[in-house]
Amino acid sequence: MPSYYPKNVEPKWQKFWLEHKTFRCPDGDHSKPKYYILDMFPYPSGQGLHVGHPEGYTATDILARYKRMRGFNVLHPMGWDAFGLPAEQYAVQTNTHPRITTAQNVANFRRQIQMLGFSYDWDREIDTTDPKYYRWTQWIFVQLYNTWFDADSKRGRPISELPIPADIAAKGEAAVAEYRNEHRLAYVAEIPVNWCEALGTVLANEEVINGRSERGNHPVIRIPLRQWMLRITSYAERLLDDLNTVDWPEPIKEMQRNWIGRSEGAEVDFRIADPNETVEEIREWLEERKTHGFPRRPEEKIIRVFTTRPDTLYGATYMVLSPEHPLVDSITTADQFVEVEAYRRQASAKSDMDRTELAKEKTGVFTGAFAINPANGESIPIWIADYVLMSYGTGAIMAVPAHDERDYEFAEKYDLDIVEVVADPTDTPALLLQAYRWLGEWERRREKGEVEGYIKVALILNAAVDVESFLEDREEHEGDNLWAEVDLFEDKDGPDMGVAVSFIEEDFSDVLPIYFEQDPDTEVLILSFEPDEHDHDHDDEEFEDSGYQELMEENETAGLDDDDDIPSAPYTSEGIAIDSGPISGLPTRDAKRIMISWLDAKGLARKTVNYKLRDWLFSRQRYWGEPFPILFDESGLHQAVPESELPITLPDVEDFKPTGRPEPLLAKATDWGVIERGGKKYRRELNTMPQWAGSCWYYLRYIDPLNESAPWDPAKENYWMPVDLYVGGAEHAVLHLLYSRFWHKVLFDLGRVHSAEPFQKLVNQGMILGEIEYTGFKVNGEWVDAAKIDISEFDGERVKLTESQITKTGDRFTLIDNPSIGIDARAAKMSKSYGNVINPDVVVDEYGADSLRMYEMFMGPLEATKPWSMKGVEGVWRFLNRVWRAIINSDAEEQSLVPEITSASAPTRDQLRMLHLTIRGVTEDVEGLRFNTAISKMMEYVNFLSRESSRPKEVVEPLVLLLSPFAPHMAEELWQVLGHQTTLAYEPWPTFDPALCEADEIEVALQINNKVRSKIVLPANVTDEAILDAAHKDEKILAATAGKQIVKSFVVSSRNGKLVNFVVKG
RNA sequence: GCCGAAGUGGCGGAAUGGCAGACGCGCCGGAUUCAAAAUCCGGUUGAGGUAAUACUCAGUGUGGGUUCAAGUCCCACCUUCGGCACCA
Repeated sequence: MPSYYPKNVEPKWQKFWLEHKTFRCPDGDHSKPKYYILDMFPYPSGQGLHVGHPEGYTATDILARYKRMRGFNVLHPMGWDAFGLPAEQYAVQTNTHPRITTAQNVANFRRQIQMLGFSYDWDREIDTTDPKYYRWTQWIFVQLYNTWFDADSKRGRPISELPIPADIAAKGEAAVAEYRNEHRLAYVAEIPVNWCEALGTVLANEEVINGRSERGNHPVIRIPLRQWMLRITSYAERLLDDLNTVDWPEPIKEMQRNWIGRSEGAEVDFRIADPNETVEEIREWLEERKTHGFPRRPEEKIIRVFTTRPDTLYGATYMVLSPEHPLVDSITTADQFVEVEAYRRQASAKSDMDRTELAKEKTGVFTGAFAINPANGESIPIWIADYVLMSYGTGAIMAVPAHDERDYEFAEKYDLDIVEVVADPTDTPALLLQAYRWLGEWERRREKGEVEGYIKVALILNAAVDVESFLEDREEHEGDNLWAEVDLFEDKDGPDMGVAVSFIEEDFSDVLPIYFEQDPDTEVLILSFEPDEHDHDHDDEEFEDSGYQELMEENETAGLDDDDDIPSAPYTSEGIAIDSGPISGLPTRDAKRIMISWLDAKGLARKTVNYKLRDWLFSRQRYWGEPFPILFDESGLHQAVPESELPITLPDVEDFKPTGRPEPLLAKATDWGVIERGGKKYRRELNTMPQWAGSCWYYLRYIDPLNESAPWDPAKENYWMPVDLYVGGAEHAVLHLLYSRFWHKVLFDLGRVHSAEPFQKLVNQGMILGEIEYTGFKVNGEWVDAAKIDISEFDGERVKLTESQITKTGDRFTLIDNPSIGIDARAAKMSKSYGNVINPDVVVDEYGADSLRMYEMFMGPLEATKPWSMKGVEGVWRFLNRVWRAIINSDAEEQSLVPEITSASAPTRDQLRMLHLTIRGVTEDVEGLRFNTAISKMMEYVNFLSRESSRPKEVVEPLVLLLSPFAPHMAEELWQVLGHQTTLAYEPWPTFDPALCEADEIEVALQINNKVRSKIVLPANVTDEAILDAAHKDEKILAATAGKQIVKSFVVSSRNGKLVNFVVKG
């Protein structure tokens, strides 16, 4: 076989590798450095491999092969994430056991993957549906079940170490068990699920579209069901913090951070106003709070809210409770009862989807009750609305319509008060803000008793400040007590304008310097100060001394809502607090802090951290998943089955049709579901685990896949972990990666693994799109310009066009014979329905696995999204042919080398230089995962070699080694023909000599004002002075600079060469 | 709406702040061939210019800025793609 024919070469080597176990990963030998390189294992679907799979697999395979040649022990395994919905849906339709479908699909995937020549250690293949595997998935669940999170040490600890409070212990066994259950990382809760009556089954979120089932379009409602939950929220902080310790793409980290959604803020308690309460009672409560501080759980009649903007508390003009909030019942007044109940019913009937759909218009109902704003003592109405979610924060908010989009919208609709308490610093002249800061600071100092009295200050307006707008602002604040004492004056000697503000003061000397650091446009002058008995109406002492009712009355007259200036849109950014008592004048950041400590001192608020992350709903009402190793006794109390009984294997059932009731499919296995032990009856947990379970820890099982006595051997874990490189699609950026990190951390706390993070480096491969398609649009047989229609809505005729029918006109594509008709050019996601899916089998059949591998790497950067091109595959196929022909004699009958390859003649200096440049380039690119440029460097080298009439083995064999990770079949074949008896998989990777990379002469570009005007060739070792000297003498430079002045000159050395730039004037 | 990524020839894409367009595809021309495929050689950003070589100017989504020098750094904006969904 003289010419390159992959079908002869590839199966031969695949068989060789399998038979010789070439890639078996050494287990006992821990003397060499290790490299654990992991692919996200696939779900073996019925469709078989997609060209997206081999992209990541090829990348990791190249690196695995490269690392082996660099002397590493490489762990590079593959397995199957084989539990899941599609196999079960197929079972429902055909009554084929998912085990059978799964086995078929796995066999097909394995065949396809092996046909691509990946160097996996097939002795480590795992399958999440294998009881020998899921035995340990169940085992890990038991570990989670038997662990509680100790908030003090911030780590998981055995449940046996959970301290039991005396009052619980006193209540007896059952109470203690319940207390423990409340603290386990795996716990039971009632959680709403998507129940579809018509299909008789519970649906996953992705099976529900617009509140109806994906299949059949039946209505779906939310009903509560008993579910297993995992307490991932306890680990939120560590999951967030430890992102800083791993080498992952920043966008992925960012997505995880957003998902965890840490927000700092405060919990603030609002007291529900009760007209029957006396001032004395309220005083007592305030006193109580002041002494004992903010309680862990609020008392009755207290609404606790979470806010990220405690600085806007003065602007909280109403409250909103989630419709599910437990306090709604008790606070709703008789005349609002009917309306509130109706709203709650309506809200609960809606699925999340529906809520979101209808969310365009905010709705809500007044409860009839009022609460007291703890900052200003104002009485504000309490509403319920479904835009407030019970699952986030405390299920209640203080609404600040002036500074929150949703609150604003709601307030507008229901005509609630809007009070501005944050000023936009870009809208207000700097000077005004300056004054506010002054006032705020002064207030605080005065409050602390550090200063007394009033001061009068002057703020000098620089001429650059817009005086007009400043005056306007001043006008607006005329009624504001802070500005009551402002006087304007003009500086006699200049254009400066001044403002005088009266303040309270006694000794200002220690305050002053702070402010000189500020905006250079403004200056602060002290004009005078006068101890004064000014009637200042900012007195929060008054708030504490009076009861709420008194305050309420006061506010009716002196209230804050006398400001009719309602903004047209909420200002949601940070700014400067205004009209906010002790925090007035402070920038948001400080305002938050001061507000919290102010209220904290009164026991009315506390700084808290909230996470968007919710506990992980861990049970499914499906068949094809891991059974829970849990038993319920007759009283309904749960316990884990003993480790010795694992695995709890999946029972066979008669059929896979839904139960018709919202209960798990395993209820059909009636014999299996009930067991007897010691004369007592137990029920098994009938839910199964979600697909995430098996994939949460598979990387650990690869380390020791056959171990029957433990999930893995600690010594092996210690050697191999963590994973050095993990490659997979970005679709797993959040969930899979977050869930495995969570499990890993629990295992870490329990001392089962030694690293806090499982995946040291993560790389996301990009998506591969279908071929680019050009589409023209016709209405009634007439072409229409693509720019004039909405392509996604277009329902006329779509015409697929070939490249010969189109041209580029300006910056868009048009018909070649009518440039006014724009057409659409895009690459679409591969999808079966769109019919643009590329099947790897077909590509391998036509071009071979090496070409497929090479093309996928040559397409572009690994992380990028890029369109497929069959022509591109052909391009790399032609390259492989060139390599072949450069080495193997295509004219000969027998396989033999081309006559150009000799061991007789020595390589030329030029050949060596090209070789070493190539080795350097390819090595660096492989290390940096830049496979596309690595390939182009090999192409350049092959183009060079092909032209050489003599090709000494010394410059050919390294090429074969460089190529081998990319096109391993061909490389092995060439290696053999070159006279080697063994596989090249463990040959040392070629090294380069930097000295040989250097050329004797270099070309120096000569620039004048950054334009290349000439080029000169100089010896490689030339000095900068000599270069400059030669440049000055260059004819073209002399001509171009004649009569002009060279102002400056630069000599630059870069990796690409050297250049000179003359800056010339005149 | 929010978050993230990306905009460079006809296409995929290269370019530690230093000669934009490497490498590949496509196209054009040539060689080889009875012919075709394959292969090999040359050309291929645009505009001007020349018999031709030369040469000149413009050019990395748009507008500003920093710098001797910007595809690359900074600011604002536009477009496309991906993800999220009332998160207080």
